Amino acid sequence: MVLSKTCIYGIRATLFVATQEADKYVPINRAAEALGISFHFLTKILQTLTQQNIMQSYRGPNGGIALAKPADSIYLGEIIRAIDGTNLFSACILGLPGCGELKPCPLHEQWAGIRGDIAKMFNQTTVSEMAKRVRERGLRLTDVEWNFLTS
Amino acid sequence: MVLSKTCIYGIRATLFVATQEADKYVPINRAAEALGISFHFLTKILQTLTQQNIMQSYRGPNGGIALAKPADSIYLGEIIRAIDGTNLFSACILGLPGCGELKPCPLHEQWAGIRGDIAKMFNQTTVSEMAKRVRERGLRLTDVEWNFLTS
DNA sequence: CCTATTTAAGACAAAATACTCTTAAATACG
DNA sequence: CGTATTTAAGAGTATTTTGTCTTAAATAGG
Repeated sequence: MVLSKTCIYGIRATLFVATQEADKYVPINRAAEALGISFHFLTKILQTLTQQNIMQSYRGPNGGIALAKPADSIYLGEIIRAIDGTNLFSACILGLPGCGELKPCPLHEQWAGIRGDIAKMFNQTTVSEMAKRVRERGLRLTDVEWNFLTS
Repeated sequence: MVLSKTCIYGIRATLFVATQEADKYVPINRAAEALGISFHFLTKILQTLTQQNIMQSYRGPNGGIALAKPADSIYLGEIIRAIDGTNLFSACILGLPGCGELKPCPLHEQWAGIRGDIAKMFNQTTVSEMAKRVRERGLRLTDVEWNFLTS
């Protein structure tokens, strides 16, 4: 698995919030329901994102979570780094510590290229762009057939 | 993690065997020592590869494991499929089942490209090529500083 | 001030992955 | 035939990841 489940849920939730009204907090239970993720688990994941200043939360009635900054300034890479760390963007495909130009593994050059493309994809794609695609093309963010967009 | 640890060990062990005399069985304990992997764990991993016809084993004195076919006809992709399955080459980056041209996720197109490159890399690189790089350039297959090549 | 709503925090549980150990089976060789 | 060497198989353990639950804290609104 390229991204952990936790990370995938974090991305899906961030995108969900980005598709909702920007001036309101989204209660976590609404996000959890819409995405088909356990409320408590999602709460924990979002706590991480809140601590990392990607999301912002507010307690009490009308509270919930919201993006901590404009959607076009949040890159998917940030979310991944916040949850899974930087391994995906730096680690050796054969798991060898210290693998790099100086002490390469036998796949280093090929993998470094692809790894760079992966980093590029995530570090150049914003939450805003993704949310736009979801809204405009009706793209899915959930495992289930129906979608919060169509309901 | 892109490849599971089990899979990484399987690849490293296969490459190690490929760097050894081709007409002899390599005892698993020698491979385990050279690679710094637990003997019993490696035995299990190699059992899988033997069952999948990638490796071949022989019991008793002078026994061990060997490649089941010529090194230039074993692709890294086979090893990965035998151990980790086909997910890496087919699954959605956001974990959405059924993601594809028809029912894409918002990252589908970009990821499909990169996923294709990953598949290409693994499905076109042979064990023979890799072993050659290891031998000729003295490249590492282990976590540790010293190498079976240099000892 | 009281109650309902909501996140925060952390303990707990389950499942998956990684790793270990024991016993059995095959084979070579004296 | 007996013993040493080696893989096979599967039970067992440890660690990590995933997921659940309980209690506390904050806030809105009557």
